[in-house]
Amino acid sequence: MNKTKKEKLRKSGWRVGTAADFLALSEQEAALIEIKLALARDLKIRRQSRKLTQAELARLLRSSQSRVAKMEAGDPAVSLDLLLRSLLSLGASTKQLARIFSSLRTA
Amino acid sequence: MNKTKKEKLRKSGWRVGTAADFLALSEQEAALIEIKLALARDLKIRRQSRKLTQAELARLLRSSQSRVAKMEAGDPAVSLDLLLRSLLSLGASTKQLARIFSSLRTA
DNA sequence: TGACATTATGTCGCATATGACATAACCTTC
DNA sequence: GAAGGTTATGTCATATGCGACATAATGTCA
Repeated sequence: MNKTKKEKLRKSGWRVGTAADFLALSEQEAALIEIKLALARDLKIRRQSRKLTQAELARLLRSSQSRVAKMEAGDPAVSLDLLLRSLLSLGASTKQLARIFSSLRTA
Repeated sequence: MNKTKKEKLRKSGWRVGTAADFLALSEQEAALIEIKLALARDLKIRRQSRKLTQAELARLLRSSQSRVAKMEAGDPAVSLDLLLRSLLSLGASTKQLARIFSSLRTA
């Protein structure tokens, strides 16, 4: 394939690259899971240090005990949005959130 | 209400606290929006410095141009999950994400 | 051990985010 | 100001996340 044609396709959003991008996708997926798990751990620690039960925290978040359990378990069916919202509700500052991210060992 | 009764209710997840918790909720909501906007800004910068069009990035993310536009615009109907996944796909490291968080001036 | 509190797991019906598509709006460059 | 490329906005059908509830599993303490 000649260069101008390639460029044409590229601009219109077609994947002309190599297979490396696919690998990057799964790599990125792994990183995201790492992030979620780290946030989940932090959530649990924060709740416990406040001596709250999952049911109490749930009430605070206007959520349910089961969802809190799933959050802390790092359940894949829990969004980052909910995790962050919960952490913020527990008083986590953006600086503290930053530390969680920077403490991650990512590939 | 006596103390033991209060404790009983509290443990089972009822809100016995003051109105401060409600305020905390909206405060936390504002913080979350700040975070999203910061990530959105970073996404746009990253895409541009790679000289990608929205359509190209969309292809990379297996998404669509319109969604990329919405992400960069900080559209509320875009999840943190998608934003972070996109940033990671653009090569953002967890350290770099951490810097975004720590650079936020939150109340 | 038994009674009770807490947490984990599974499943609903409903709400919201998603990619896709159409098309409008905005830039450049001629 | 026309043409072509890029970005913004609106709308769908479908996928995924949500709170709620039931209940199982685990923990705690008399």
